[in-house]
Amino acid sequence: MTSLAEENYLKAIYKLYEKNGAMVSTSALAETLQINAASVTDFIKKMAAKKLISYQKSKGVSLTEQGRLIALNIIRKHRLWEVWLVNNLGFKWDEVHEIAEQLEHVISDELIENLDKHLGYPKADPHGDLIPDAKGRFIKNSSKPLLECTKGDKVKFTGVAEHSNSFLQYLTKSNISLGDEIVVEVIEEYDNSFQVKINKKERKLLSKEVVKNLLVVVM
Amino acid sequence: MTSLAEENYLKAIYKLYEKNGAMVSTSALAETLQINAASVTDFIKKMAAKKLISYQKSKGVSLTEQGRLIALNIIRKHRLWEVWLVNNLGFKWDEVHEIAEQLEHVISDELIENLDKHLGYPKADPHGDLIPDAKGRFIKNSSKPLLECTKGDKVKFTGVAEHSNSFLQYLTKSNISLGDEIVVEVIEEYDNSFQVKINKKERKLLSKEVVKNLLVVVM
DNA sequence: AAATAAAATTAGGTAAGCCTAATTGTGTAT
DNA sequence: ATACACAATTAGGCTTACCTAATTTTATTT
Repeated sequence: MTSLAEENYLKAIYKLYEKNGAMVSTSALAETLQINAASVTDFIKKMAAKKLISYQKSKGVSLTEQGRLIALNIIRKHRLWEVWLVNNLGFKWDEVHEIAEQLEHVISDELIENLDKHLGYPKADPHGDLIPDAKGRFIKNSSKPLLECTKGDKVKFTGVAEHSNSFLQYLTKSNISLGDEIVVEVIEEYDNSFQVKINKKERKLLSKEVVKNLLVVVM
Repeated sequence: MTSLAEENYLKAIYKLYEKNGAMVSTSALAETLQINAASVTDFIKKMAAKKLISYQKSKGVSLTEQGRLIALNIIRKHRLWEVWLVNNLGFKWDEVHEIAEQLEHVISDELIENLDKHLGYPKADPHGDLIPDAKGRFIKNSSKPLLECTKGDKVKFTGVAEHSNSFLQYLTKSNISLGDEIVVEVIEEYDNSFQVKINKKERKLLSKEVVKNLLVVVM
């Protein structure tokens, strides 16, 4: 059995590894988990003994296959619960993270399979993050930051690369939602801001910071 | 904040107090929580210091008003989750207890209010147990054990007085469900078994053990 | 290569929530 | 009133998951 703490460490290691593509450092883990670095060193030694991670002293950690599967399972649960919270309980996409952080630790495979079925086997959560299947497999899509598009591109908004409440609320306020069609009309060379047309109607100016964090697929 | 352990103690004390109508003994608590009596003594002292319970050494404990409200809130959450698991996720009434035991500890008032709304403000869980409102108030009904009925009574099956899986599964197997109409046709004096007619169709013989645990309201 | 800064580890400690073994209290039968 | 049985408590200990302070390792600058 994996404890609550172990699950949180595994999830954090998975995410940091995805983000940086390298061994995860003690300090990075300490920072994300808001736990003292000395405590982290302590804990990862125990996790390594349990073969959940591989640990090279002073060099960092990475997930074993077993640890990776557990991490993906937690992520799967988190994202399914987020779908439920938004689609069925009426929460906004910036309100669900904390609640899903609790729900993700509920243990019952049958519950999760029934939930998945109940939700119609969603492929992504309310922020466009892909939901792995029960065996930890993703059905990858070809999304990329809007920043990488060029003038004239017609794309679909499929996810966010930044999950802060302030960014999510900015998008809500700006009336930009998952699934929207975006056409790139002008790219301002000077500051990399984009002038776009949303759903063939509204014309909007988006800063570099914003287009960097909007994930889209070319239509 | 109340810890997981405290919530479980409060719930157990509430239920034992309801059942026996008296101060709850250390040994009764130890038995229901499957925790050593010495640990219970230890823990209830700390809970008393926090004013969650009142504790008289060697005499037992009872809930303070604060403790009672927390206990009722946990029970409310447990029962709402059970309704959801049965009505929306397709679980059977004998499959939901363990999962609800985990879900009941998720903290978010907004979640529970949204869930309650989503479920249509149910008054009872899948076993007929009443669901207290957010302020810990019950809307009592007038149910009693079928055993207390007399020949000719026409009643509605509204709940169970015993929650064991074996009893629930016996009822399922016997095709007896919450909401069924039951007419008492014959009471066998010798062994207190009841001959009943269910939903104006099926005739059934129910042992004393069973009629003791079927809760009904007279129609 | 030496000095310094930053990161990681070690050592020792704490609180929560449990345990066993020993002791004390309480209630019932003689 | 005394003895016995059982319930409750006390005392001392353990594990998990954290902490701070001190030390060591690694990386960076001069």
